[in-house]
Amino acid sequence: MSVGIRHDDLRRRNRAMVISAVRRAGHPSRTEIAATTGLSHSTISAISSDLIQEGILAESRGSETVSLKRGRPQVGLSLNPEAAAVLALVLSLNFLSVAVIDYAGQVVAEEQRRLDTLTMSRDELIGECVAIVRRRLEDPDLDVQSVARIALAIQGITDSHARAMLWSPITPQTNIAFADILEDEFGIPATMENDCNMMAVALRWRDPDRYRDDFIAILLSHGIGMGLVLKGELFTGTHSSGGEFGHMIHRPGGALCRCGRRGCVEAYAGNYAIWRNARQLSENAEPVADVSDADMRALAARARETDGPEREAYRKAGEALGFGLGSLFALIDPAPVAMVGASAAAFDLIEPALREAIAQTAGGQHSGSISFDTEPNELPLIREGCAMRALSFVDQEIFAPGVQARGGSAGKNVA
Amino acid sequence: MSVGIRHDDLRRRNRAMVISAVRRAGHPSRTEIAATTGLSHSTISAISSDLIQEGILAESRGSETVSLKRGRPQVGLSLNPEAAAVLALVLSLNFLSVAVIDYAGQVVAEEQRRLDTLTMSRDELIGECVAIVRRRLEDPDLDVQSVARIALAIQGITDSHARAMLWSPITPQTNIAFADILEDEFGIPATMENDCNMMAVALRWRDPDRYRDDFIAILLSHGIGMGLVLKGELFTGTHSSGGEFGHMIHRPGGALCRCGRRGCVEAYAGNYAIWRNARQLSENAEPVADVSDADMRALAARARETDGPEREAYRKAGEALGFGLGSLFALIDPAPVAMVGASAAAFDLIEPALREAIAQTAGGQHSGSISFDTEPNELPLIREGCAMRALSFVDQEIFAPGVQARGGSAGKNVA
DNA sequence: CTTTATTTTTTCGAGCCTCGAAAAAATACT
DNA sequence: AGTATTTTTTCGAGGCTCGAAAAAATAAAG
Repeated sequence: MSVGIRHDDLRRRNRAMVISAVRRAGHPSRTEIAATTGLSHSTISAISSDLIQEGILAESRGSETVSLKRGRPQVGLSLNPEAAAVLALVLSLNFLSVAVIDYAGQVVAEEQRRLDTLTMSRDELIGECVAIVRRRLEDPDLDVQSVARIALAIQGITDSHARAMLWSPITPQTNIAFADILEDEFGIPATMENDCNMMAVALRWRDPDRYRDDFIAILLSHGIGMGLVLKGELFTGTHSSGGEFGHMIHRPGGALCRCGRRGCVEAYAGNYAIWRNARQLSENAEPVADVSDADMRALAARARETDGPEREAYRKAGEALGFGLGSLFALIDPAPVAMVGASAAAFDLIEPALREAIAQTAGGQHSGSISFDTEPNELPLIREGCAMRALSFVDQEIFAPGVQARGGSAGKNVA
Repeated sequence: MSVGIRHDDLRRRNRAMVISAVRRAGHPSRTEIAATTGLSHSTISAISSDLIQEGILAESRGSETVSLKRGRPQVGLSLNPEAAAVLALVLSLNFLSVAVIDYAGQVVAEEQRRLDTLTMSRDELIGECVAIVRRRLEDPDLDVQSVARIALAIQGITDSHARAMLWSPITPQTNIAFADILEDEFGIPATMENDCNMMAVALRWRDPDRYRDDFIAILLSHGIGMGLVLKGELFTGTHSSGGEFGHMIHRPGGALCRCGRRGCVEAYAGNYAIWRNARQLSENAEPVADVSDADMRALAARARETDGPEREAYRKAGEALGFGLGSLFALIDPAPVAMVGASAAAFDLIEPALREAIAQTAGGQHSGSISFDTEPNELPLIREGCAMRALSFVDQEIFAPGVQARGGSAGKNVA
């Protein structure tokens, strides 16, 4: 049950609102903030004066303030980069990357490592993550005290409290409470995020005009993932990160999926599935562990060239994605879609069958008007999403304390 | 973008919170309200004193206050039944019903009418709705001034702003802005709701222990509908009421659905589909307009008796529902399910195949632990949901004004 | 170069709201 | 009849936002 609003919550919330207005707008003046938040000028003045004194905001006077209007010029407020820092970790197949981001959102340091995630033990996997964080924290250029948050994104299913990885295709290990492990190790609040959810968060920051309240980010990669924003909030399952679009059932009892079940969308549209179909292997053939990007590019090239099994494989992928999206649209109505990942570069091969399939579904009423965007590079997107999510936590918790406790559900407030 | 909190919003929100605490608890004392809302005793005292003076709450002293404890006895607060009244309209196949409900939630009058919705013209349909409301409002026992809300539920798709019916299986008419029509006619705020959503709302009020933050209500009837509550809020689509579970795709290109498409869940699990399969008709056979409840009961009886086409028809229905739920669970994770409607009485025939199918899907990991409840009578549930939704609007808007404007999105705040 | 107009930001008092502590009220126990 | 206990109200303190007015800072006009 929702709890009453105390008197002191008021200031906290309005402080958080001012901070988020500055983060969104870049260099808004106090007057602009008053307009977007609906609060009075006096309130904004009081709050921003506090925030400046606390070193959270800074006046960015001069600079490009070419005031053409007459009257007292506006003085822009900006985030003080030194107010805090966050770490964005991304763990994907055979790859671990970390970035240190200042409070204004600029990357100040980064590091990447190749691993063999599929064969690593539980302890090795945890050890690598802890080690890479430790190395960044030991960087003499970094004020350790200022590091206020760590966000770790992983390909796979996480719990809805953003504490643990439950299952992931990149490792046989399950149920690793990465967030708790990192918190215990470094004493810095941490969250465990799903990679596709972070893609969605990043898209929202990158292009708020296109990706605002309702949109879908689909990762076309070895597996199929999805990040979903509905009514302005990141969608998650009741217990896990949810949104396992790739494991909706396309054909009951159909092709063998990497997850061991049959007929999932991914069993037709994941890289391994396209590969399997292009090679004309049986639908029951064991999914291969990895297909290189180069191999997939070659496959796509051949599909574009001749009408052979490669083209048919992409057609089947499109069909599976189309019927899957159709079922999804039956539930949530159509929304803009971003296709992310290496195979998004082959979306030209996928789109015709996808649209044809979608037209046969409940979501197909407006199938013509559904727009697809492609973005072949998922990694920067995931990292950016992680960073923004961690920063939003800092905004809300550290600098406007008491609104939420530690951790925070993965569901509320798209970072 | 979310707007700042004004100083006067505080009182409004806390007033609304007190009212909703009373509605939920029945006869809570001021002390109990303070405990559940987290507000101080003095605040609750002040707010409830206001509300009593305004005739919204009343002290229900004496009655069954058998105080066993010593000390000053608690004095229970209750809703003043005369504070307001609402109308709950339910429009379903060939049937229109209305109930007048007082502010405390008691039905004070009702009326029902048989119609021939499938053949009625647009104006006739609207006319019947307006007429039945007018008759209730002209009832001399009713104080017209006190009627604060009308909620109309319909089987079919409504828009996400709760203004209009977009499409419905009970009539060939489309896009009727019932909410606006009723508001214009009577000058009373009205909303247009989806029937299955109202079922979910009602379940939440009836059994908050079982149906709290996440659950699914599925209507097994001529068609298949769903009401979904996620994270304590009624789930709706981005543009429409959404949640069209019945039109998720079970088998691409499969059986002919009433909606004209192929392979929808409903095309296997709706009454007409069970009927069609039991008669061993082609999957392409045109769906019949209606199957009587008696005929369905006879079908179920035969299915229980002998292992013939009737039993197979129910098996197919279970399979379709199972794979559909499996896909849904891939997105939202498993949650308690209530099976509502006449065919819920035949759930014993459906369940085995349903569980078998679900076990083959991503949601199947915990398939054993997913619990199904059945409730054969949907109509009282829909009416109750409508009533509670309308009353909640009154709570929030009329008696705690300014929090939201008129209408209200269908998505927020499960009534 | 001074004055005026314009726009942004700060200051200040008024009005609410919630809270904690103490008082008042109402009952059971001794 | 007095005491203990629990609920409810009262009252002053402290905070917050708001509107109006003042102050600040600049462009345009004379």
